[in-house]
Amino acid sequence: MKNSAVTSSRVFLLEDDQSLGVTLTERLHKEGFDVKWARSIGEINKQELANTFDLLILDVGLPDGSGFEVGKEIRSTSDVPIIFLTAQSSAEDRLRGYEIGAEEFIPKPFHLRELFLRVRHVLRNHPRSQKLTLADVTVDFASLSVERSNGDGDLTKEKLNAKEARVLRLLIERSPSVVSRDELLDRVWGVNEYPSNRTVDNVIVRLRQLLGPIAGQKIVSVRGIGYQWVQS
Amino acid sequence: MKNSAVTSSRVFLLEDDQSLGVTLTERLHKEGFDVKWARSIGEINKQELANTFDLLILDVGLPDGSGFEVGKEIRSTSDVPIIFLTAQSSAEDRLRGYEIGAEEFIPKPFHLRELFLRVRHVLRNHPRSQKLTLADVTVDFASLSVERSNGDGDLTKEKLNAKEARVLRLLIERSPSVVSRDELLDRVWGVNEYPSNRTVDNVIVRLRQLLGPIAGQKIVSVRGIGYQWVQS
DNA sequence: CGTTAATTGTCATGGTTATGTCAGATAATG
DNA sequence: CATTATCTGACATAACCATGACAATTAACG
Repeated sequence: MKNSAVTSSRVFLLEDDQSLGVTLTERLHKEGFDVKWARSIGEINKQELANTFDLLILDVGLPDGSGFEVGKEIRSTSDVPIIFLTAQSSAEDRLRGYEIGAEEFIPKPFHLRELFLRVRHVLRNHPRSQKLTLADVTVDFASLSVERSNGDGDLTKEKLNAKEARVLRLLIERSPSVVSRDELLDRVWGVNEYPSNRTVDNVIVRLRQLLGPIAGQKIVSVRGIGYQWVQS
Repeated sequence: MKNSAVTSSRVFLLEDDQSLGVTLTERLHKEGFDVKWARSIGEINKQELANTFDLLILDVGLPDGSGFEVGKEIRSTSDVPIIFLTAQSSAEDRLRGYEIGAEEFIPKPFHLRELFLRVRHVLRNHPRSQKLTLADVTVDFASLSVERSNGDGDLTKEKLNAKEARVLRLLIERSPSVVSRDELLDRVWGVNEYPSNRTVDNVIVRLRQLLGPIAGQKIVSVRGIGYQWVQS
């Protein structure tokens, strides 16, 4: 299938039906998404939902409550896009969903393909916060560019390539954890690629150059383990 | 109303039901849209639909044919956003609508408020530019023409074909984001079309030629990802 | 504190792969 | 049938990025 993001989007799925949950999780994963699945409201951490996912897919009818309530609560603190799944779909239900601020509303039963089309539609129109500003540099992941005010006040603008962008993003997302070389290789290069061990360093070198002497120091190497993005 | 652009958005409505047609026309007008209403397929001018509206709302069940067919035809030459209205809404119907490239699919009966929420949602995410002027060229998307002052002062006028126009428009709308080849293929060629890899490039080549040496440079390729329209 | 081994930093280089470009084939259009 | 639009395949070009050599740094140990 057609899909090529800079880094995989994180999708959260709240669905009590075991069979549908398994299927969706598997298929979304295959489509290149990073999926987390919960079966009930009790399991979820709303703080996490609001802040660490690019898309929430919420079933409305759950054993321990309504997905609408979850969505409403999330929406009060975050504008992460939400897709509701629902067994009924009266005009009232849909309106309620949209008024909560859902991006999409998909009645069951649906074809998987419909869901995927909508997921991509949503993510395409709702890019994640794509900018990082820090000291004298701004990284824009949407345009893959780095702007930096160069010592004597002039602005330089350079382009990140795809791998550099993915490495940087992964480091920032994982921060403050240390990201191992192996994980970088798996996530950025792919699980079946085994380039030499200097390869990762080279990307790091270039990133440090791009970010400049100040922000560049935020990428620190952790000997024997990997690299880490340190919050100032 | 949020959508207070310099000129109001032009909305086309295809709906055979007299009462619903009157209501929608009135209410959309009240919301600040410039509405044109047709009652049957026979009445419409597809060329006009494709290029001069910001949004099409098409009823699927019509006395003289299917709104799906109209949408499909339009979609082959334009990516104007489409909302389908339909009495039935099986999973198959919705999938069909989305595969045609519809932005939204609203089953009857619906609350007016639902429709308005969706209309605004679509227009917010899908701004349409009718003209582009830049350096020595002017692109008019309504007439699909490109005018350029040729080095020694004479004006050349050439025509864009439909695909060229759609690609250009998509790049500009998404700017400064990079638009992936996959998205271009999905949006311009269709979700079930997989032409060869060089196909997209060819359109880009031609666009660069049409736009000339100055404006042509605004289309930059981002290796491994896609293309990007760079501002200034 | 100094020596050594291991890890990481840096850079030039060339092979590899994606893209640019064009001519001709094919399909759509009228 | 003529004309235009669109796709395909071949080749040229350019960007990328993996590699390996070597320098710099760190950790460990005596």
